Amino acid sequence: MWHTDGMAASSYHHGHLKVALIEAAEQVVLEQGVGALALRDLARSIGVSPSAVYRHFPSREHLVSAVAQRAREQLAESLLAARGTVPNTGTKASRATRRLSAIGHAYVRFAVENPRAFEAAFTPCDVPPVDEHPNAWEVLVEAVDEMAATGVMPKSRRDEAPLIAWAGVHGLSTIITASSRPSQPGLHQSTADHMIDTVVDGIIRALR
Amino acid sequence: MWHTDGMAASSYHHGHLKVALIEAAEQVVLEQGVGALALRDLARSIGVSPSAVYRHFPSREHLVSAVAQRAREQLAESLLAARGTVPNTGTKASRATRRLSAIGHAYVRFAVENPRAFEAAFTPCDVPPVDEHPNAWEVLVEAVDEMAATGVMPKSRRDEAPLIAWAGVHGLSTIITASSRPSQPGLHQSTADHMIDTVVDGIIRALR
DNA sequence: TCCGTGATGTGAACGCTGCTCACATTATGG
DNA sequence: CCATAATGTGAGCAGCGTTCACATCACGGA
Repeated sequence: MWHTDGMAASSYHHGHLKVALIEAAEQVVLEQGVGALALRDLARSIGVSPSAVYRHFPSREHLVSAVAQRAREQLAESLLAARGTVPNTGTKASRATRRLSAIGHAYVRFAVENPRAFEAAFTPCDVPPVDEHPNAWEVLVEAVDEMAATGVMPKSRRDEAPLIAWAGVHGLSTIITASSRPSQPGLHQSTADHMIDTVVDGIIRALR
Repeated sequence: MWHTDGMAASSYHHGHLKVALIEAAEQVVLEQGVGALALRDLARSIGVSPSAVYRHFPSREHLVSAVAQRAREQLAESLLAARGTVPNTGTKASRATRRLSAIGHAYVRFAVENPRAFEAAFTPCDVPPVDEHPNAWEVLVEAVDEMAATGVMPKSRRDEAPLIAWAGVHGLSTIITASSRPSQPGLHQSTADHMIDTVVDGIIRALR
């Protein structure tokens, strides 16, 4: 590394351009959406030439991919945080169920509160994603596994349950995010309540 | 109208350019996705100058919007067709439930079989959508209303049920469409089965 | 201490895009 | 039959992503 931490950048070499690019890109995406991300604008705002970007990202899509991964990780962090708030009371089975429910609510809440980030997180991207931590899918699977382990959910549904749960919250989030009318967050909240209750309830009961 | 139906177009005036544009655009979108739709390519393929497009669509987005609306209508038609295949046997309540289930399956099937169309149908668009017939949302609401009318579902859930059902099938479709790995359609089928059963089952039972 | 090397940033350029405008053409209604 | 409005043309603008030859500069070894 040329610049030790906190070192001021020279006028020619920026020094922390890659980080600066991701941060600036993140801001643009959060404010105006992925489609509005333009490399030239970005370079201009940072005060660097357009081609400098290509020293750190082989294409625009790679930069988008980096921002998207960051968004996915933030989503996963939200889920983990929500899981952590579930009080350690009642039976293990009850707690497992409450945890899954909390994760579901956090998923929808993240989408409602950060629609641009949510959009970015699931924007189709040709660039193969690198490993991300934490990973929302894994958080969900863990929660379902916990339910199966406590016996509150039939183990036979262990494989399909995460996908069903994911489909529910992801679908609702997508719909809410897409219909851009800024309706009451309370409405979303109660809809999410019913939806998650319905799905969790459905998952718990073994189908006849 | 200048050209009576079937009239050959003169060399200067195309005659049916608007229709030709939509059809060509639809083909491009279905084969390569909305992002690949370029007005200049489109005009070139039809054999007309780029600016001619603007005599029929004020912007690229309006053309996209037209294609998207067509895709949504095709989705709705699929749902109606599936609803129509449900045999008229058993109780009214049973038929209503089977109809909702059939609609749900058709929704996922449409997305799996026409991923590009599905993507286009729900592509975010600034252009305000004009009335479309048939309308998928209305088809779904009707099916839920029918269930409520037969008493198989508590009327208290009439408002939220369509959104819950929509969220489920839409979420699953989105997930399947996004993860572009061409896994077995049979896998999707069985997942959709379980998911729809779970959600319909959950909707039927009034939450305590 | 100096110097070579490779990492990083520059500026000009290419081909593409959506879009606009003055102009050409032509079908239609009075 | 002609004025008018609808439709298509061609050139051009600004912006985009991307590339390439070249400039600059930090760092490690001699």
